[in-house]
Amino acid sequence: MAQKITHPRGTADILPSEIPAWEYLETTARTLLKAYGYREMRTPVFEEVSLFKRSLGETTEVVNKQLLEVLSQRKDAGAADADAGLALRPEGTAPIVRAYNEHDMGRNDFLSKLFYIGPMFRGERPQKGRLRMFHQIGAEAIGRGANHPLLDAEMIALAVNMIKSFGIKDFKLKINSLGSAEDKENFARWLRQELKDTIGSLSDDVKAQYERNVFRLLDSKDQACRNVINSLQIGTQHLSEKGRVYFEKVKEGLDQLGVTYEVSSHLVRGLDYYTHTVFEISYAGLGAQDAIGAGGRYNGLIEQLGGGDRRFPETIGAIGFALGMERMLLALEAEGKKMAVASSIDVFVVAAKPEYETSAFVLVNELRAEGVSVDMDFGGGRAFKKQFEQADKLGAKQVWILGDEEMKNNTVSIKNMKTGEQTTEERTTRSITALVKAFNR
RNA sequence: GUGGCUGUAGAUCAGCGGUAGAUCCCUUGAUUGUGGUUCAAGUUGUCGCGGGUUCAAAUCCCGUCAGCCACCCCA
Repeated sequence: MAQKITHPRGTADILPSEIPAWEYLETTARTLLKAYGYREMRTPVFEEVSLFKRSLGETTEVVNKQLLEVLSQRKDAGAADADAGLALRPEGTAPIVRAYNEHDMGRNDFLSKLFYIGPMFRGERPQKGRLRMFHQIGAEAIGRGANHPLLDAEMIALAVNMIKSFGIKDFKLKINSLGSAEDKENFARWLRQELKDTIGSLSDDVKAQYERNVFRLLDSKDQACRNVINSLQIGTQHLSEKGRVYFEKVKEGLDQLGVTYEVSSHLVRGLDYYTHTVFEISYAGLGAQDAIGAGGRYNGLIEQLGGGDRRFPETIGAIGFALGMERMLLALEAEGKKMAVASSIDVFVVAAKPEYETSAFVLVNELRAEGVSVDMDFGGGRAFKKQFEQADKLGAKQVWILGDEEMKNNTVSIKNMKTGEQTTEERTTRSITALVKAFNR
């Protein structure tokens, strides 16, 4: 036998038995998103590398090390630009903003409420809840009408309600505000200044973070670093008056909606584009990868990617979040929710003799025309018993039998697989329609 | 990218120097027009891959690939 080829590292086959759980997540999410006024959008799974560099930040690990590049020969074609080339999307926000700008969606819509469901790709080392190809459900609200703090509250509530509607209970919501782009810059400068003297005594990892992205130090797992950070007594002092008022309004909105949250001044997000409100929903018990959803405001990104209203570029606001679908499933599993419902068919048609197969074949298709899910054995005249086993394996609710008597009298025997009852009915178009009607009741 | 642990039938795992095992699944039969239960019999396999040590390796050693866990990163 030839060598078996296996799936690429960090990917997973989603087998038929697992599909019901995925469908459940998707349909539940779609229903809820619709209730909040969101419309689905689908963008390519790969984009220009420069899109991610400009949006996520040149120094973030996601862009630096985890981008999976495709069609890199574009570079060899003589492009001088080092960013030329395509990469599989590592997240969904940048492509949505790119498309929003490209189609000038802000021209027609005061507020664009968009959502996506699909695969994302990051070249990370696989671990529990961390794959190289994973799936996210994300929502983005973009436009001149996306600047209201109550929209932040609504977005957070949507994320929370979605997780609840999946049936996940034991999660925790943390929120924080990074302030405007300017506040954020001042805060970073202040942080670097404060840590300047102590950073030398800390670990190499911490030093690297200090250089790359100081904010990461706020939620560092390094104990020595935590001690230093805690001693700084970080609150909301880095926010401007405007930023503080905005954050208060967001919290008020959440209070009004009855959403419970914890304000954590140490909460930061890894991607550069976030400003103002940021939030994270975690589920204890998933191990190190416990964030099941996260998001925040990214007001500057639209303009940064060349979009926005030229007259009032700063008036375009944006906020969004993404939920990790595999992590949702892990959380559901941790809560003991089993969703591996074996899919079953309604009817299985059994032909007692090979010469009745064609009649069975016709009957199967007549039933399908009536909207019944039905199948038959294509084993080429396998034993009667085998066909019944097949029917049982497929979870058929009824078995329709074509045997000598039935063929002679143009009838069909119908066995209810649950009760074992069996009746013989006429086999005409009219009676079949009636039988299907009775079945559906 | 770094470190630790683990790779044995389709699945879950035992065996840990002497030539491959359990349970479930699967196949056949008891029942030649009746499944799910029961009983009987049977097949599970380059012991992840490559190399080394040894009379002898699934077992010990090295490398490699993959999985898991943590760091890192993040959904």
